[in-house]
Amino acid sequence: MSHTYKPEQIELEAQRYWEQKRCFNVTEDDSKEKYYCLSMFPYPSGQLHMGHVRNYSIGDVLSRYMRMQGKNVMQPMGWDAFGLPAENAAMKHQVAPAKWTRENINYMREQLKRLGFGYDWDREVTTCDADYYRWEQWLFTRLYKKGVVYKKNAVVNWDPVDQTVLANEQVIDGRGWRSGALVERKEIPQWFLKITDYAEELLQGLDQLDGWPEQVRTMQKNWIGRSEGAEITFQIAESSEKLKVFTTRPDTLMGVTYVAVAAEHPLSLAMAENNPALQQFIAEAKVMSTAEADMETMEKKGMDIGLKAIHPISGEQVPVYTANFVLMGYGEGAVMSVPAHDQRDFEFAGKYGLDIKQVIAPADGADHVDVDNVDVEKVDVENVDVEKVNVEKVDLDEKAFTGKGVLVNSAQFDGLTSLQAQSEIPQALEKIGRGNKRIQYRLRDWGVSRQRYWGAPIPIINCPQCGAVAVPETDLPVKLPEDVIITGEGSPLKNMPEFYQCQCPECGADAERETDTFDTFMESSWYYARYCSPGCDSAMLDDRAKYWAPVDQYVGGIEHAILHLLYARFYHRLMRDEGLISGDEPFKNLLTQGMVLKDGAKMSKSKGNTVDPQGIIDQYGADTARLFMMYAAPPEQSLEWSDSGVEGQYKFLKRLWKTVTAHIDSLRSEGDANVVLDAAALDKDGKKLRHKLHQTISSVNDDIGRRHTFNTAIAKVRELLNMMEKMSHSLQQSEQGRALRHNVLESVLLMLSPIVPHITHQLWLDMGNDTAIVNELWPQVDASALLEDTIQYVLQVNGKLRDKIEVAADADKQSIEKLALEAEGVMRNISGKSVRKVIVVPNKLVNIVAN
RNA sequence: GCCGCUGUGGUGAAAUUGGUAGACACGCUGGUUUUAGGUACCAGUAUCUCACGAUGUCCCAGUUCGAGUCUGGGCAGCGGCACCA
Repeated sequence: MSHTYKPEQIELEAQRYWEQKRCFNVTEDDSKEKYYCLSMFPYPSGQLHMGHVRNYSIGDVLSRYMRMQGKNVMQPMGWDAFGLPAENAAMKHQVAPAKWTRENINYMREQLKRLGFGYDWDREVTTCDADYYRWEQWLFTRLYKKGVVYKKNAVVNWDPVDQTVLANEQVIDGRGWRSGALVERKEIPQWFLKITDYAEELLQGLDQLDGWPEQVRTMQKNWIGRSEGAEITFQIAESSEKLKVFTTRPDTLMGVTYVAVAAEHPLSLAMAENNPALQQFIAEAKVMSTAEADMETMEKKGMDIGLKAIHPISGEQVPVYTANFVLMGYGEGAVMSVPAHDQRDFEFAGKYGLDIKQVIAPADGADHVDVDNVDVEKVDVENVDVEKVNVEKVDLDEKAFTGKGVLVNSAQFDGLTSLQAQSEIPQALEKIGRGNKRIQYRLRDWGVSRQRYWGAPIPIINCPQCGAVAVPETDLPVKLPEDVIITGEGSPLKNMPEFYQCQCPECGADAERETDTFDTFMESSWYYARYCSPGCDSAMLDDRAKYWAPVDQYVGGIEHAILHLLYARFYHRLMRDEGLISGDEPFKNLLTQGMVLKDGAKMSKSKGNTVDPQGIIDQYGADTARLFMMYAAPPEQSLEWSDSGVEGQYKFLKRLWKTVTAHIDSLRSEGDANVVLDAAALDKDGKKLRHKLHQTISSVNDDIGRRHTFNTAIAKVRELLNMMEKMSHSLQQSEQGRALRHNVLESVLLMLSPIVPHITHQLWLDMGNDTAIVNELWPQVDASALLEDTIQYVLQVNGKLRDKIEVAADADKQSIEKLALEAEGVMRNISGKSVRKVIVVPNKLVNIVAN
């Protein structure tokens, strides 16, 4: 036993112990409650960053804590190994993505081990291994046969100079990051998964996810975006063509003054043939990123294409515009426009001098209608007095009136409320075959094709005769060739006939393999399930997955709140429908961890504000790094990095070491190895300390297990140690005092062991235990130690703190009131006033209202 | 632009169910030990005020005996927006 804290030595020793004893390698065991704790696996970028350390510290603390609750805990780790950065590194360093990625994995695995995370490494998953992605390919071919997968044209960012498809991230201010060329929108055929078929189920499922943060559920709900509306068909006056639109506001149909189509809409393209100005407009609309944020903030532009659309009810002819904000890929690629009641349409109409026709009047029935403050939700559209609707009160000079109300200027629909009109207008349309009610989701099908090399090959063969044919199960996996050179100009697979040349599995004719690869979200959508079936080479999953599913606790960054988590929920259902896994949801509880910041900004290489965890580990050890991460902020909040904060945690561990070793020395010199703590024999201080101990155990248990506020858990342990420190002299005097100190220190080590497992491992042994702390259970609370004789009451006069009193725990309300009114601070503040009311909050405070 | 979150001392934060604002730390100031620096230990530390006391949780209104916490409206920062992972 050393008298100075030497983290490196004890940490490596503890880690060796866990590995040799296989402490974290688990199997299915029906005699214990299972607990599957999962942290989002990292992209192997080269080194761990602080965000990883934080994420995995949280997961590890929860895992170790649950072990101490006697559960069968499984905590796996793996690598989200496909992705764009490997291709960038390949270009920069002239190294194949596979080699670069695998070297990174080997380095980062050692870093994780050095941090002491309790993973079952036998379950490690690496998504770029064919053993993994073959099952993803297999599922895709099954889904293709089932019709869940289909191919359609979709828009990508096209770099005309590098002749390559760019990710949104690679488009900077509308230009390609390498070439600087203006990026164009280009339509190419791509594969899609019909997530929209599951939209309703994914929406409904959110209600059951009460272990998820409310904000994440709200975000997903908004993302799925269920809306009820109508599909409406407009006839083109000049031809037999029809134009279909979807609207959430069919009640405003009579206010349509134009319709707008996407630049790439067939009508727009057809009219452009003899219209150079329109050609020019379409060409300009093409130069633009595909990111939604860019489209929403760009200048809204349009142009009359020279056609008229016939209003399905009024028969009126309205102009057809093409507009850069209408997207071919969304809905029908066309929208009906009601400038009076839609803000975007209003602005567009103002810009191009289009008619604005009011058809909705505010329906609050009041004499004065303050348009700015009409709250759609609060207007009682059912019981409106139509006589009182005042059309003139709506000021449409400044902005649109987007609220609901009563229909005006709407011919036979006049006087209907918006709500009534939303069913009656679609009904009227249905009778004449011009439309119907429809439920629309904002959610779009999941495009999974990527025109990139470093991803799982899409298992499809394109045959000139048979079309797209799934690769037969016996031919899987379609292995990605790993020995390649990346140039940045398209995928190398396109230049590898040995990869793409093949025969059609159906007719045997010469055919070509898909050279596109899967979106990396495909791999991250089911890795949690594969961890349950390590080594299974005959199927995607086996029955072990049914034992472990669902994940009991998922921990990861808030930035994944929508995409990754929604895709995984979808994928889980796909696997469920194949009979591969049980349950509807993959993640029972979700903890979304905040970011690690430095100087108020997210740590990133481009900002140059990163702190390498390795340096912290080398200087202070893993326990200090973990302790700082858990102490600096609650897990869901962002965490501000602080060098001096780290130093402070190191200081605490040094102090803990010193306190325990001093105690052990005393144990030896006093010869009280076998003294048993007798709670009844303690003096006043001793009883107070023991009370604090059990209060702390109970409270820390709640903080870690239920609230996940590790920062307050640590603070409470420190409070306990501070109190013990203050009593150190009196504790040292008696045998029972030293026994109590022994008891407190053992409990402290147990409570801290999930957070700082190495130092507690060593000190636990040094204190004379012959078991490892990793196998110990959480300390028991003695309820009798929590009882108190008196309770402190806070006394307020008119809500202001004036005094405090100690009251017997069993005092009744009347005697508490009496004591309160007699208290000096209260008397001083109520003199000359009469007491109007006395409020007694049990076990807390008394508020005296006086004036 | 749309969706979601956050806002408390010099700093990170705490206040769990509407009930003592600032626990626990970092930093700073002073002291003890030390030749010195560092370490360790002790004391102080929201603001104003000599003090009594008053004020104080981004801003403005409201509900309440009582609001950091609830409601309405604003401002600022952050995350996501479908090809970064």
